[in-house]
Amino acid sequence: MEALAALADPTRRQIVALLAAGEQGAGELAGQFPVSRPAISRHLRVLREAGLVQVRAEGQRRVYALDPRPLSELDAWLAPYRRLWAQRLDALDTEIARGRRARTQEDGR
Amino acid sequence: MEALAALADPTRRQIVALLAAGEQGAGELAGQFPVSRPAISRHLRVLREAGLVQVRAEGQRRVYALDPRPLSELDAWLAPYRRLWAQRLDALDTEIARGRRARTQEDGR
DNA sequence: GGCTTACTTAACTGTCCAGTTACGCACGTT
DNA sequence: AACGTGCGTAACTGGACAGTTAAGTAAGCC
Repeated sequence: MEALAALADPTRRQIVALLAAGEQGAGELAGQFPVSRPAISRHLRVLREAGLVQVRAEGQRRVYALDPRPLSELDAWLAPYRRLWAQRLDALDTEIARGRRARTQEDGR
Repeated sequence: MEALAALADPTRRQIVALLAAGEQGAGELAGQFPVSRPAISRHLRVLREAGLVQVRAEGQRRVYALDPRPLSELDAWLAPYRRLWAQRLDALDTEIARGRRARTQEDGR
């Protein structure tokens, strides 16, 4: 779940979204953000360390590609909670207000 | 997507997991962690501000309950990426190595 | 070899955040 | 009214982190 920390930053989420549309070079990516290139470089490093991104050297370019596996982990983490909103979405408020117990679910930390 | 930042902390994820099994008082929660009660109080505040948790005063107790809506938002954010790992999970490495384009997806930031 | 291009790393700064102890407040009990 | 209990908030500290500019490394070109 290290991916969660990586995805907590909006810039990094945007990078992920961009890379979902296809791989890109580092400078190419940096050009689409209002921050400096080193800043993007560091973001890419965080994403890399979280396993969300893979680099490939192509000449002097560094081409970044999305690796969806941590996202799938996140999906798996989220899965057990899914039943909580799957049904009766609009009945939630009243249910919470009434304080009914759910009695399910364990960690997954 | 403010929930992502809230869930980036392991302690808070654990609190969420505990509350998924049923609501609990603040002190009750704090007792299950190695940190001080004020620390948990602050975590609960972050979760509250992220909408992940609801409080209800019951006498002098503060009973916390999970609100799954931000989790469902997170699920929705994750949804467009799902097709990336849905099929050919083992073919991913080679696909990334080959550098094939995906050509889909926008932000969601 | 010497220069440009494409990125990363280093060093520094400001801000945010989790943890602590000390204090404050409201409810309940006697 | 006085006191204990259950929490929250305040004030402070240490560490992590995003941003900057400046320096370093590696590939391509002349």
